[in-house]
Amino acid sequence: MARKASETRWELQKDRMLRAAARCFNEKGYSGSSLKDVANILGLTDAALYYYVRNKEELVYLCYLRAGDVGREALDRAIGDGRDGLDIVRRYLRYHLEVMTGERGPIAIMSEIPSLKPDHREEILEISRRHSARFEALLERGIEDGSIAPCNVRMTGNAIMGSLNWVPKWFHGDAAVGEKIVREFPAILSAGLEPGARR
Amino acid sequence: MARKASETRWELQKDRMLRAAARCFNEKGYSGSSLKDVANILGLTDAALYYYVRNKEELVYLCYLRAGDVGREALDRAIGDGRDGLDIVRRYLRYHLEVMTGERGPIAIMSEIPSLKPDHREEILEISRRHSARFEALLERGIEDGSIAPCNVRMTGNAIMGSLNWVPKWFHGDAAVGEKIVREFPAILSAGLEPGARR
DNA sequence: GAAAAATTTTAATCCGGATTAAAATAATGC
DNA sequence: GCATTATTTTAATCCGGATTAAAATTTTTC
Repeated sequence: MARKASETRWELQKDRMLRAAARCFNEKGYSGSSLKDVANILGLTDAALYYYVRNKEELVYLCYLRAGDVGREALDRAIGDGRDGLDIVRRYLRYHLEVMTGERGPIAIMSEIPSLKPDHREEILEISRRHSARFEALLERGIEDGSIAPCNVRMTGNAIMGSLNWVPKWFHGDAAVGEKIVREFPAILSAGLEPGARR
Repeated sequence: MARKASETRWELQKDRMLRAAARCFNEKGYSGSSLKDVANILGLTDAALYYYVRNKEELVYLCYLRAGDVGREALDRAIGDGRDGLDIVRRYLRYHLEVMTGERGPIAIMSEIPSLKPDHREEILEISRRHSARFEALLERGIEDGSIAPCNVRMTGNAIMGSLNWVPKWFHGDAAVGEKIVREFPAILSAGLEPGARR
């Protein structure tokens, strides 16, 4: 109930919990993951989780909030570092994938947004929409600066983000595979954007 | 319990049920969809579903079986129609997307495989693996016949299939959007495969 | 090293949705 | 129209996992 002193420890444990939950949800789905499953990973009892979170719904909500942060940070960083639209897209993909497959991962797939409470749902949806919009704007920027061939940014954005979102479904922590993903995916997903190729 | 005469009617209703279930599962997730939700779409009572299916798990299983069929049929047809590897890939994407966004849809996303009973799970996983393998073989064929640039077929396959698998997450039946997807996606997803473009 | 706060566990309870059985209604064959 | 079969509903029951409260343990503070 109370907390002030070891804020640090609490935050640390909470973060561990969110990663464990993300892993469960990604691998076994929302309904397939009991709080006991999540707690087991942490060597805790299911009831202990209630010290960190009000209920299961909030656990999902926080996982998604965290996923949103990670995506936004990757995009921010890419925009800061990149030169033109295409370069930023590639950096964004790399940065995001690095986190997804790295130590801070796994990151939850936002698959169960409809199960959230109305206000949480609306908040996550808004975050999700904003991220998509930013990515599409990036594609447009690339088209303007000539680094990306003209295309339907809505559809192209959906295509690329879909591929990215699906990664946690088949990547389950094998570091070697993770490296391969980080190395290959940005190029694969952006290859079709270049002004060179076209149907 | 018994059935023999109106096999047709029964099959018809069952098929409607599977589409309704797929829609629910895609939109609200497995846990978010009660049997009542599925039944409501059909104008039935939840208990009525048990006339067609043993339990909720079997409902999911059948949805996934159906999804597997659709994918396999699209691939078969594409292999029959196409000239070279790249052409077959594009046809496969188009055929598959046509079904996903068309009358026979929606097709269930295989998101809840872990919730299936062990034997059902194994069967669906096997179907899923086989499909991926066939798709990767297709990419290899394209590389050999020169229609596709050399690439890591495992990663490329995962990228393309991920994008495809994600479609039902954001496509919710709007016919106009459906047409756009069918028209745009095959080109978008295969643009990076051509020998022309490269990093 | 004792008191206070933080964290976890134990041991219930609670609840909603899955499931079932029996009854009711609709369809079909003759 | 009547008997049979197919389909759906009504009205329980059932059950597992979420949730809660109180107790136990661990950590921190001084």
